[in-house]
Amino acid sequence: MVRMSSNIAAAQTRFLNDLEMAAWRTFIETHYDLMAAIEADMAPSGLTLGDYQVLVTLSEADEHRMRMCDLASILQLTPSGATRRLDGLVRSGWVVRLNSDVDRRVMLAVLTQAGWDKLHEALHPHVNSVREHFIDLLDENELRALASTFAKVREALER
Amino acid sequence: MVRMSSNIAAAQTRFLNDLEMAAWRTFIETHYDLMAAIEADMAPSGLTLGDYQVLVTLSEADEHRMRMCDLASILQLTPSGATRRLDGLVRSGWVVRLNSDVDRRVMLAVLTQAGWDKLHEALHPHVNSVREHFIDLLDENELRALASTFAKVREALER
DNA sequence: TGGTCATTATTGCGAACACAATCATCTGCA
DNA sequence: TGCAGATGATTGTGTTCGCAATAATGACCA
Repeated sequence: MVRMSSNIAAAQTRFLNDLEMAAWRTFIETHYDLMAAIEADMAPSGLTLGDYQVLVTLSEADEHRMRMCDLASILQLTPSGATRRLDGLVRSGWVVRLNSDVDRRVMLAVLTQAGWDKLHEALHPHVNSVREHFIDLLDENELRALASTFAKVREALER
Repeated sequence: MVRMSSNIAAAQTRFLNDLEMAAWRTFIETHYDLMAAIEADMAPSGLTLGDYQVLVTLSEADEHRMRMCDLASILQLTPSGATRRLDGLVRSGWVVRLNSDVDRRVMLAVLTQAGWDKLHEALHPHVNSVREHFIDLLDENELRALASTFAKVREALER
């Protein structure tokens, strides 16, 4: 076990210095806590963040409806994940499934009036929560830096 | 359904402007893709990111061991989540459980030599992945801004 | 037209993990 | 000393979601 304390560095890897480590770790850890806080703020509305995202996405879609595969792509879910998540929303009556008359393979997820009302109910608490825990803590320069930073990361990932 | 297009704004909520929305959305979406990319880069080592974090945490602990409850706290897991995650690592032989002789309620998670070796094997690919997809895309000012931003968010959450 | 391949959605199965209940042990105080 | 409440770990149960297999349909091309 003594050799376990030998210096692990060796090859070409440049380990993270203090600043790099601080940036990486606070990013990871804070993301988790931030999401938990926002999720908790949504609880009184009876929506999870995942359900909320479905309702927002459908509300922004043409005719408040969307193909399952497009929904899955936007929500970063696999097809099966999208099916399962929609199951809950359908049970709650916030979304209905509708067969497409253009392509008989596709199933459309359609926002109901109840779903619209539920979204309306959850919208203000959600935005206020995002502001309180995140956006309103930052000034315009910080917001710009943040957006630019993650745009870079995203662009690199898309290569 | 016509009334569904009525203006949803009304109360005191300030909705997000373009910059705020861009910062928020790129942050959320990119985090997901970034984690997926890093997780994928770890796959050849046979470790999930979750398992890797356990090994790193234990390797940094005094005598390479830690109480379950402290491990759970650091890894942002519930006690039951920590128990379940450790199960896998124990099955793989990277960690052993040991009863504490100080407090007979506590179970110590102890890194094994095999666990140390596995960590050593995964360390370079992991750090390189974090650099490639994240750290090396940013200059020093951007890293400083990032660390400062999330430190603020974290501090606000801890109130 | 007919056949091959791509696309869309769902289901069975399994992994990860939170919640609540449970049990063992410790701490502090009367 | 003895008991009440706090603390630590685990297990049963349920939820969410990914992977692989399956089935249905569409698109393309010879």
